Amino acid sequence: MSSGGFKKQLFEQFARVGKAVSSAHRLEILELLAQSERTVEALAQLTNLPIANVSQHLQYLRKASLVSTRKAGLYVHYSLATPLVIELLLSVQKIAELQLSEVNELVRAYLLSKDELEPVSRASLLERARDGLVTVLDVRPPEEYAAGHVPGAVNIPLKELPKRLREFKRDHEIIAYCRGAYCLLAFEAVAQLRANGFKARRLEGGFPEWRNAALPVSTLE
Amino acid sequence: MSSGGFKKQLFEQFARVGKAVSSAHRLEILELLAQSERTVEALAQLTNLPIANVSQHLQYLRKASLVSTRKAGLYVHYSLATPLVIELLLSVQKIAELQLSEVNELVRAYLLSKDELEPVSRASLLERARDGLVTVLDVRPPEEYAAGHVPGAVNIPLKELPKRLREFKRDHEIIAYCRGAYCLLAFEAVAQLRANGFKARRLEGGFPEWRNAALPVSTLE
DNA sequence: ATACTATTCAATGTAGTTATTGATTATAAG
DNA sequence: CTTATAATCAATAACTACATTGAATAGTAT
Repeated sequence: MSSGGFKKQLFEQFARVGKAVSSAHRLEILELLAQSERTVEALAQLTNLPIANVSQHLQYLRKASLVSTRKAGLYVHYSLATPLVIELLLSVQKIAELQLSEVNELVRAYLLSKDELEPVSRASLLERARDGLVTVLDVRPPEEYAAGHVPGAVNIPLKELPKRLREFKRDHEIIAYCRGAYCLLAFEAVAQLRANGFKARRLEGGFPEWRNAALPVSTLE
Repeated sequence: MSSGGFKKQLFEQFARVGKAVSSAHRLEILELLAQSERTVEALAQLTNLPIANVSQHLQYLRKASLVSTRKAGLYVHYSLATPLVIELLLSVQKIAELQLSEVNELVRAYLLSKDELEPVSRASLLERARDGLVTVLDVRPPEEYAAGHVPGAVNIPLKELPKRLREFKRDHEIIAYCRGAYCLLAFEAVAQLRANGFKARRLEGGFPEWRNAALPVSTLE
């Protein structure tokens, strides 16, 4: 087979992308970047990692072309190079979710540790939204919301949540969702809302799962 | 944030899946398993790797739950644990393809080294298939063919190609496709067909790209 | 039992990756 | 020009993964 060397080089290039998602810290960084553009310093704070270390990981990701940079003044803003990276992350998470029993145990343990955090099923959300009894909250970045969201959902990215608590009705239960079953944004949002005295729960799964279930989807424009 | 430890463990699980696709050899093994179930020995031969080494990689993949085993007599047959793995591989390849200029250079260099191997565009395939002038060849495993294929395509997995050459009409050009732009099955098929005196070329991209372009798809049952 | 074969296991040296530290570069402001 | 700050680079030590080798296990056939 004459394609031997070609094949080898090709797989080595693929492996470069694979290596990018082979470290827990890099995955956490990618997850944060999937939420919004961020500076090195911000990422270091959010991950509790030394700045130099984060910078090093970002170089690694940039070499594999998963992230790109924009320099503004002193700050270097990193963001995902392409939405395909979100696809890749979801793919990794779906396999982990489906296959690794440990993940399910982890999630169960986490959920049980916080009472009343069992997710709301898609069917019951639909039913209760029809009656106007709940507020549906989409905590993803605006671009993703614009590309498709649960009809009637309000979009408040996690970052802005603390400032915008007054927008919620006290008598409504708030049901939050984000990018997938293991996208931690919704977990956080629910925790914050509950800390502020609201009734809040997560939706079962996230938007990709909602779309997959062939349920109605709204877009902007 | 109380979810610190939970988060860390979760990302470590995800990284396990990431690590599985972070080595060129493992990616090659996964690619072969995506074609069909195979024994350790067969994989060692196809990859030109020592058996013990392949076995070790397979253990690694099994721990990350990307592959599963079936023991029959002396042989252990490995296969993909879930079709999600194919999604993951395609995701990795799409990012590599889109982002890493080296991949494009590699492919171009490879293609130019074999004359007339420029791929056939989807549009021109549709046109020529309508006139009945070409044979469309799907070289993927039967399960994937059954789940969806280009209308009118015949399914001959690469393995069986040598035995079934007489099924092709000599006066037709044969257009082969497989799982994606970098799925090497179609490259191989075209090379084999040309070596046997047929006119053969690859389709641009593979089946996922075809489906994505909203072109007609047939299924079995 | 014995021989045989496919696979896995265990041990080793090598290579690559990770986190850490401190020095360096690049930009902005006084 | 000096100072302060964000980010990167360079060097190191600890760790982890990799390929290789030879031994061990498990199943089959005689």
